[in-house]
Amino acid sequence: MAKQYTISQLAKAADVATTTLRYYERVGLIVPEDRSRGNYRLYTDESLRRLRFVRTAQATGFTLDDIKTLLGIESDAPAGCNEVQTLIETRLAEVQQKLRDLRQVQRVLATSLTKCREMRNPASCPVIDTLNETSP
Amino acid sequence: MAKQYTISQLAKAADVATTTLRYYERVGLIVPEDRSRGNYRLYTDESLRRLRFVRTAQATGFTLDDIKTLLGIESDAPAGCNEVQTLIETRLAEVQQKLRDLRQVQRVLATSLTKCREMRNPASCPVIDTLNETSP
DNA sequence: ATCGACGTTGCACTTAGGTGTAAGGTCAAG
DNA sequence: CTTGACCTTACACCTAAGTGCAACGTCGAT
Repeated sequence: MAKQYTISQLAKAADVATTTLRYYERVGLIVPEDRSRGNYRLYTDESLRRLRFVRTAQATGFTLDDIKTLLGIESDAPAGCNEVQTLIETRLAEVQQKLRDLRQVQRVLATSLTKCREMRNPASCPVIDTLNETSP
Repeated sequence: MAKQYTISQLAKAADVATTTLRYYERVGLIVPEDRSRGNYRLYTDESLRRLRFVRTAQATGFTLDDIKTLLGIESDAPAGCNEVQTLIETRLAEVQQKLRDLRQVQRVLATSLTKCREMRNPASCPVIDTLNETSP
């Protein structure tokens, strides 16, 4: 038990570049638990779990700074549940706004594309018009 | 007719910063049609139309480089309709992928939030678990 | 003629999340 | 004991879309 990982082993286990791991250490996100005699970084499974969490949270759109808060790093309180909840609420609202925006964008693009395909003479694309017709 | 705009007039007309307009000129996106005696940039309505197009296209998620292609700048062909169509198709596919991703993210966040709210003792947030349960 | 608002240039800096490089140290196998 | 794979550090650089600043020129009104 208490398996140890060198940087490249951990990198492989989570499908991340070693340079990224050094970067995460620089910004204080994942600091190796130990160092070997030869000053090699040594990580444990705890780091692996944190790392997976980081990647998932990142895929969910959280910034590394958000994730630091989620992980309770640099937070005065150990893991302030309220703070976490606020972060999620904020992020959820952002995601929902983004979804609305993208649906609108999707409509505009689809319309442009339809017009573009109807138009079989290649002089004067109707694209610019379609984009311009859509008032911000 | 043939109204002229100084940089700040154009900026105001399209609700853009003057610095942004100088930047757009630097990257070859919108170059003023003329200069005054005192070397002031002078734009026409054509620039205003281009500028509005740029902002709309940008809001649609195109990069400034894409927009240069859309506008036929730095393109060998004058306005390659095929190229434009390809660009739109690509962007539409990206948008649709992004929509799928965000819907998934929305589900995860909503689930986290529900659990977070059910949990009325503030020790041990279930957030990390929820995020971790979601395999990529 | 001088004031203030506006314009010009060039150059450096910003954010986020890394990537690249040089110069060197460590480790296991043959 | 050397070779090759791996590791270390510090530092610079990358993208995108701008922003900020210094130092200086211009314009219209008073």
